[in-house]
Amino acid sequence: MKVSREQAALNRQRVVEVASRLFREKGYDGIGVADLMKSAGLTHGGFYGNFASKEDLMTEASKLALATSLENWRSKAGQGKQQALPAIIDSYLSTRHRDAPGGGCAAAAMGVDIARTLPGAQQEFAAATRQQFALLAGLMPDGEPKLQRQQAISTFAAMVGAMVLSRAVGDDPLSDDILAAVKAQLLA
Amino acid sequence: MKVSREQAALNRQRVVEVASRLFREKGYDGIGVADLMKSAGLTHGGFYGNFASKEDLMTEASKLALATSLENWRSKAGQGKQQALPAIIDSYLSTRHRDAPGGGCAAAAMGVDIARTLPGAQQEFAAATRQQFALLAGLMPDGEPKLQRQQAISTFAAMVGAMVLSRAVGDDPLSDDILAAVKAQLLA
DNA sequence: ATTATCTATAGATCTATAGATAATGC
DNA sequence: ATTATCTATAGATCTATAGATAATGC
Repeated sequence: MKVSREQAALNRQRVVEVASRLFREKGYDGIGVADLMKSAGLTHGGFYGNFASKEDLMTEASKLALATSLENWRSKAGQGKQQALPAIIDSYLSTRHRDAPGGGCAAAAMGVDIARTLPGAQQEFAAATRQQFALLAGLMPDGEPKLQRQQAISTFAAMVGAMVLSRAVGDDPLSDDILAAVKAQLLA
Repeated sequence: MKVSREQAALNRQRVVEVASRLFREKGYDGIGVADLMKSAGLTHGGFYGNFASKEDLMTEASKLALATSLENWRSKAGQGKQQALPAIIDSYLSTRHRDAPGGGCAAAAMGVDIARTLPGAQQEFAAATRQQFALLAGLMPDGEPKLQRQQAISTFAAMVGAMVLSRAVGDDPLSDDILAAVKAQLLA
């Protein structure tokens, strides 16, 4: 019932990955430590050897989700500055993204939970969001850096808001309308 | 320990009002039925005489929050078409609103909870959101109705996203930056 | 007599901890 | 010998219900 040091590190990583998905899908209070550990193939007693608390895991899980998003954007930005912005917007405002919150944007899926006083996660969130703004600003049409940053912030805000709204209306046809309208506006 | 029919109706209404505030502040899973009733000045056993379930209360609470927002916008719109849009945007993207989620926008505070399969609340949310889009569209600079609607949706999405982001970064100075940037962009 | 509200509790679930177990790594 | 994981449980909290109580409204 024990496992190698290496395997233990992999197990820990798997718990963070599973938490990153399930917190996004069900919310911080929507999934318990026991079920999280079970989803990672472990028993829940082993949790507290790896994490100080559930909040501690939330911080690591949101950090992972944020880093993954940023990595995804960086790879799109690397393919050519011209098509990068449309590529990011298209994939973000897709029905595929809307219907798979567990693997999607951390801001849209965990932002509200993080806002409800999880101080560690808030710091990670601020740092990651700064980097996303900087990356987006670099993809904006040439102009004053200050204006580029303003456009980057507004663009990301519109994306996050569109995702929250399109998910909250459920299966109403308005859901697709929201994604299409914001996509059209941002690409205009 | 009993109360008049009239007083009972007021008590019920107060539970919905308190729930509307506390669900926005703490999230659907962040506050229990017993604490909700206590905040309304009642004991928790009385809850199930008035509501079929906690989910049922969530539907009523979000409906109230959405209707209150819409009423607020309508009163601003009635004061003159010219200043209405700036007035709505200014008050929405204020630090006052950011720091008081319990009385603020339902989409920003409860949207993610509603998205996590509360079907009754999703329908209410879709209906209210349609009305908000229609109201905003009417305040857009003249042009094709289709374009006005697109602008209305994008504007509201940017507002909701800005609020979610500015709350999630905690007390980081970035929080004010986000509000200011989106405000400047939308009023440009 | 009806009913709005109360007390009390059932049964489930949650975070966190204690102590046992057994395989790794010195 | 160390330690990663397991079983078991403490103690708190959650939704929901049952039955008592007492004031309203016929």
